[in-house]
Amino acid sequence: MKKETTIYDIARELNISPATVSRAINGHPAINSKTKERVDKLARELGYQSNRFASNLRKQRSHTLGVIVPRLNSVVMSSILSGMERIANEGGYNLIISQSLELEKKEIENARTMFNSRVDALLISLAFDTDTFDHIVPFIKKKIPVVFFDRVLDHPLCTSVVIDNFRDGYEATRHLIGQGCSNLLHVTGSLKRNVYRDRLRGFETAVREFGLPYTEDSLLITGFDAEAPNAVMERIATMKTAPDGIFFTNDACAASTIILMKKAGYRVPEDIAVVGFNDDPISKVVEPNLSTVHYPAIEMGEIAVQTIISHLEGNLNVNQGSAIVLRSEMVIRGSSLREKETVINGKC
Amino acid sequence: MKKETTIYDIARELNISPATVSRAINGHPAINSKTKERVDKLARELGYQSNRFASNLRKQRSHTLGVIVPRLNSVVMSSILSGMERIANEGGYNLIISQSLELEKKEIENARTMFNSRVDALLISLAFDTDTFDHIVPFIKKKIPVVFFDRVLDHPLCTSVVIDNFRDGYEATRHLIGQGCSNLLHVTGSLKRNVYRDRLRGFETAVREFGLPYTEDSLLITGFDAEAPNAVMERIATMKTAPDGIFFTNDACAASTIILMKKAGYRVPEDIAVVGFNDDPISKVVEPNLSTVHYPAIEMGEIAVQTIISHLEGNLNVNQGSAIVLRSEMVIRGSSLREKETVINGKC
DNA sequence: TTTTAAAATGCAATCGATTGCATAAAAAAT
DNA sequence: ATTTTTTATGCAATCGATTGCATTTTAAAA
Repeated sequence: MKKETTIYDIARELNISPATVSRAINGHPAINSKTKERVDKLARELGYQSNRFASNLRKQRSHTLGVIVPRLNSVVMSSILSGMERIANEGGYNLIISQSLELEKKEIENARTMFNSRVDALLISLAFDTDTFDHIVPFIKKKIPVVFFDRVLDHPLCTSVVIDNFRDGYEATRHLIGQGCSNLLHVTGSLKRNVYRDRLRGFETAVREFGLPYTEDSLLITGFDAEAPNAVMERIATMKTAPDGIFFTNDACAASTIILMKKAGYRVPEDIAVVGFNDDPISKVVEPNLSTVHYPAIEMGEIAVQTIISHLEGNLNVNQGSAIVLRSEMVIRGSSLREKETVINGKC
Repeated sequence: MKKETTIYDIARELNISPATVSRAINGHPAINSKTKERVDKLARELGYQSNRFASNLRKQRSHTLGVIVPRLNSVVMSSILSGMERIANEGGYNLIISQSLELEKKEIENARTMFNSRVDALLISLAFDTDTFDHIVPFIKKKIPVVFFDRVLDHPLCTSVVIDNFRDGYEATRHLIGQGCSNLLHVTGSLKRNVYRDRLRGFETAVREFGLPYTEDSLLITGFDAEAPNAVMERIATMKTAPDGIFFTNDACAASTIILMKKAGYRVPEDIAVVGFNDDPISKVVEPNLSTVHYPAIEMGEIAVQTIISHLEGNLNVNQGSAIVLRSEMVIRGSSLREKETVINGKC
């Protein structure tokens, strides 16, 4: 195998110093344009490729961003990653991606790996069961910027990119109420995570605001696995009064449950109206089509990386500790739309 | 910012040479176990982290795998990536992931980036419109192992991980014929790619075998974008005789089209039976549920990385140029199952 | 006790690119 | 023609870990 070409090879050939070659290649202003041309030309001819390890070692930067997500294969996450990749790629950054599989333990491990890999920044969306913040501390201490997205943590030194989960939870619930629902069920994920906690707050606020009952029956926490829809059916069956409206924070789960409900003889939305979350493609296929909240996933990925990069490049535009709240929006479809729209308090 | 701890710090503190520290940390056999313990202990105390750049620079290895996929946010791809990440992570490798967005141009760029990043190996699934092989050549020349997965290319020096697309295409088609379909339509992607080419061959073979018509109407090539289902509907409308069975190579597209067909008054499967591909979760939600071919995506990712790693670590178990064919399987659901099963040639 | 073999450790070069500081060359000013 | 500026380049150290070879220490054999 032939050796790699290095700046030394170019220097020797051109009878100049490696320092000059390095500067020429990096567009250092103090280099004569003629010299630069000669260097560039020869570099091209020899197929020179800068050795990133040497460069990184010297510059103490990796031009690599670390990303930790709960899982790679979810509609929202893979879309976020897609957005991230596009922007990172454009900006000349590499992405190292790893998944926690919803386990704090693995998240911690991954964070350590990222740290050792000397990523220039960390982008992270927390696992269901993450309690501690310890694995993030080393980054903060070393002044490696950390951006939380989707499932965030409030920290004075970290930027976060989110949607307004409270508002969306509130709107979704109010929409159900507006459709005449008065006995609501909310199916969601681990309340350790802001996304679910805030949506629940929104749900609760709306329910309270309209004087509807809010009991322990009104809330079902699940892991959104294959078993979840069965759990929902069981809850429906065991409730004193079956719910007439369900707000899921996950479309896939909502869709599967709709299938089961229909099988069990419930009409959707007449008996039970349903609203989901994310605007997963599945929502346009299930019948009736699923009302949901459109999640700006690709955009979220793009913004998160954009923010990080401009931070790294020194063009601080967003100061630390602030949150970027993206616009999310309810999409109303058949699963929650009843014939006659009920008007409540003149609000809907 | 406090400086990083290096092996020199440890060496100084312990009054031994950096070489010994390095060997101790890497478990070199010639190191006294007492010394090793002392080094490990101090390393832990000082929070020592090996500098990968220095290590990579010296060892000329990156412990990083490059992955190029058409898109990150597709059910199959994100699942493959999920499997890859898990195994890579276990094996101490990082994953750099980038997407071609189905464009050869971007694929070439990404390959170059991977090359410059000195990935230890390349895993790639080709874009729709990739014609050349030139961007892979540098890897081959430099003896960097390349593994193709899903959308592969036949090359004597590259391993590939695939399913038996021909067989699956054949089986899916034969199943439709077995259900009494005699005027079939095949909706698929770019024939530049083996996955679609082979499934088409399977389709064609079955159609020919049973003496069914095969005209230019029988084939529709699409990009599987949001427009695709409309294109299918148009084809159905313009065909001399509307098809009584459609074989899609993509579940999402099949599901969306089913919705449209039902709206247009076709009964599925009575008027038009449908089979998809991938076993996307959507297939269990659309009504009727979609018959499809289960795609072992996670497994494919796992195997691909496993193969690469054992290659890198020298435990060649699969020789170059060979193909690993994973088991895929038809899943029959309502969209293709007609009341009375027709028996053909005693085969079904 | 001496010799030989085995086990541990150290020396010093190496992997390539970068950069502060010094110096040389060219251009401008006196 | 000489001095001052400006512009280009070079020198040499640096970033940390690794490793072939030499050397020292320790243990085993004679």
